Amino acid sequence: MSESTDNYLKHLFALSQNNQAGVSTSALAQKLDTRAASVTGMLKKLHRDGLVLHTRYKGTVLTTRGRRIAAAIVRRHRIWECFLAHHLGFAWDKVHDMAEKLEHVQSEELIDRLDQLLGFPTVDPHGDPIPGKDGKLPAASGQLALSETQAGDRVIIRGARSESPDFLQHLSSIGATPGVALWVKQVLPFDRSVVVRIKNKHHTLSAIAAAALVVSKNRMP
Amino acid sequence: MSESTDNYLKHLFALSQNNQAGVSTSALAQKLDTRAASVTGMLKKLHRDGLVLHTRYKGTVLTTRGRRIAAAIVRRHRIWECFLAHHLGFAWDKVHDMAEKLEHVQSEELIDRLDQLLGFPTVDPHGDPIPGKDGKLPAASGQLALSETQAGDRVIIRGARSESPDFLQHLSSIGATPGVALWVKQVLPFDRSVVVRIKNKHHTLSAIAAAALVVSKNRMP
DNA sequence: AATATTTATTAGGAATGCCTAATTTTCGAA
DNA sequence: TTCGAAAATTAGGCATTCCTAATAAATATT
Repeated sequence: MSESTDNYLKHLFALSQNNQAGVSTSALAQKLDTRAASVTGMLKKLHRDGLVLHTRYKGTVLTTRGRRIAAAIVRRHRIWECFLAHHLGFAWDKVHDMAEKLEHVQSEELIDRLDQLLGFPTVDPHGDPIPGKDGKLPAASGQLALSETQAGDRVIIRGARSESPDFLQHLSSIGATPGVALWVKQVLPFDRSVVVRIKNKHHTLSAIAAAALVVSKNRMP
Repeated sequence: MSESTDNYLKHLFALSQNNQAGVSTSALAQKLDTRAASVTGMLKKLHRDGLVLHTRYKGTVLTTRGRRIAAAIVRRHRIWECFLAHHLGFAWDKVHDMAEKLEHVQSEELIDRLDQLLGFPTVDPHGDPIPGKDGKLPAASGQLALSETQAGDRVIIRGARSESPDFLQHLSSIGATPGVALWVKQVLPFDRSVVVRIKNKHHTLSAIAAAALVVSKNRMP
């Protein structure tokens, strides 16, 4: 397992949180800061090795084994972030890059002891949940519905508590897709509609829509 | 700078401590667990990059720049070993392999903060000295003459305080070469001769010889 | 000194993981 | 539904870093 493989799995894991469907080659290429052609090549290898299921021109999903490994990487990353912030006093915006390197050190016992030293944290310094040893994410504590936010909040869209194509399509049309930042400008008192700003444009979401839009106040790993 | 380069420099640094002359390709290959042919190739690259001086069929020495980088790697390695042992409670024989990975994480600030957290240690859990930020090794505190040891000690041969070919050749003939382990079985009271065991064979060294044989109670990085 | 042995080097090749350019597939819009 | 743009893939290369086999240089032995 190379560091490259680690990074592919890690980003696939993150992108899978939002996309229920397979992850697109270009989305992955963007996250990894490589070219789509390189990604295609690597996905073939990961498929061959049983870490992902990749269908030509369709998309990629992690296998159970791939997801287990990815979760372990994210766990390492976030535990290291905790250590860097809590024990070495680094600012939260500095810890990511260092954890990016440290996460590749493979030693279960090392992470377990760090975990213990830190008092078994469940979220990293950004508030993102730390996967357990079993690979399960603790109930995403950072996530909440848009309807639970207040004017002035700046949140990241995580997903939607609805499968309705109409709803999802509407969200899409206003640019409200997972990963996108959103500012809560106003919550109208009379019907609890929420006025938000997405990429410099304002939109109004009904209370019903706001209740179905899942956001978080944190950024992803 | 790749991890491979790091490892070449680190081992060249360690081998240079004993060998005043250049390091041989085969010695380096053995330490790195690769083939001599691969080492030759890499040495060419390191030479091209100004990190070593390599003379065909003769040997290799680090340049000032190469030595500075190597010292930084050893510093990282040993500071991580301290952390693993003191803060995470790992046994001294477990820390090496983990530090082997952690040493490649390049962040001066990370190491400095760890150094501070540890109280600026000068030796690692094996007693080996930690290079300072300037790349200088503190006076190798772990080293002593064989004549200063006691029956029962288990030490590693580090070198000899003599250039006498006869002496060095004799040491060589009994297998007493740098890096080799040696057990002190007895110190004869009447003439202070030292009876040692090397690789299951017993040998007796005169007090004069024992005073010239430098050993340490630690092992190298 | 001539030969045998050890040590080091060159030659040629494989796996990773990235790139650009060209091609194929998919999908949305006219 | 056909056409053009976007997305994905293949083809062909390049740099690392390792390998084995063959050769060359240095050292040891007789």
